[in-house]
Amino acid sequence: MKQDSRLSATLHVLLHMADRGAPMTSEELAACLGTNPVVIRRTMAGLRETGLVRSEKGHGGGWTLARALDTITLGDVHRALGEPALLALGHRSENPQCLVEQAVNAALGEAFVEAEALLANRFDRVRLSDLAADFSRRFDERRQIHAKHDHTL
Amino acid sequence: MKQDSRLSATLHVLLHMADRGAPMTSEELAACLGTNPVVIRRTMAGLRETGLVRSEKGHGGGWTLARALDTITLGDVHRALGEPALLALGHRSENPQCLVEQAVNAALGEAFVEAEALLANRFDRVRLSDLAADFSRRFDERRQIHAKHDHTL
DNA sequence: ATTTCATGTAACACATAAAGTTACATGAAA
DNA sequence: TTTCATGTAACTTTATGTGTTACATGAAAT
Repeated sequence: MKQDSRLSATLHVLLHMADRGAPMTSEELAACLGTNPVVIRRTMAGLRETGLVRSEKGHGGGWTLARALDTITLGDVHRALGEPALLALGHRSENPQCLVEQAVNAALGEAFVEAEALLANRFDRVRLSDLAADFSRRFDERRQIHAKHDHTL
Repeated sequence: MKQDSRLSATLHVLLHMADRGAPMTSEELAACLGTNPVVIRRTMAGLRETGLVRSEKGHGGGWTLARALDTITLGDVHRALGEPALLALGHRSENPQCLVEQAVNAALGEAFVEAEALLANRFDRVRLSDLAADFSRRFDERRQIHAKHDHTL
């Protein structure tokens, strides 16, 4: 099953935006991910509608965070992306007539619901500020090893 | 994300085989799922290699369970299918240089590992006999409602 | 005003993987 | 030797994330 990396990519982009503090263009953000600017605009569209980010056209324009890092959870971002499916496994058919399939759905469904709840729960508990803090920790760690430093990534 | 329903389909098929007690052809099994016989053979190939089922050619041939229902777990079936990915979400890249992406991977990865462990754990705990018992319960329940009965599904 | 820069969006092409289909070889029983 | 069933390759179909091109819209700089 091919995996959906939009959540991962979007978190990456949001942290870069926070780190910058000034508007970043789709082109700059695309460079962070090694992808195309249109992919950025397309993905960010949902976040803009949800009020997580703002976009400005023209000179000095680009993307900025609309809320503080500690008020945005991974769950917020996931929902803003349209709540893509968390699990790669699914039922062969919902509401089957066949009793065998009903039993299969019941057994698998229980596991699916639990796993989805676990993920949703975690996503709602982790905030972007937590990721930023982890980034800072890694940054300081690296700076201790090398003598040089460059907060631009 | 398109979901993988092979585990669901295979469990369905295995329970029908157990219910029958005699070899079932790919065509019969395909009819249970409303699909093509070749899809059945292709999917069951992994189970045969793992020793969960046997297949016989020619007259009176078909597919039979090679082990008792209470010795086969959902995990066994999942592994026999080649351990398809459980989660639809993934990292944008493994082992990234970018510290931001490392922080993202760390946060998401923790959630991913937990969810996968939960599913794997459940799969290893649930046996086909559990599903068969649930099927029987549903069957009896339906028989109480309707007066008629037909154990062929 | 005009140019430049940036987003907004449509309309494609591309990649991957599950699922479905056709065709035919292999082998076992009638 | 005919019939039935699996074994398997090769192809098509479908769905979806991803990438690309093209162009309209609008805001700031000149």
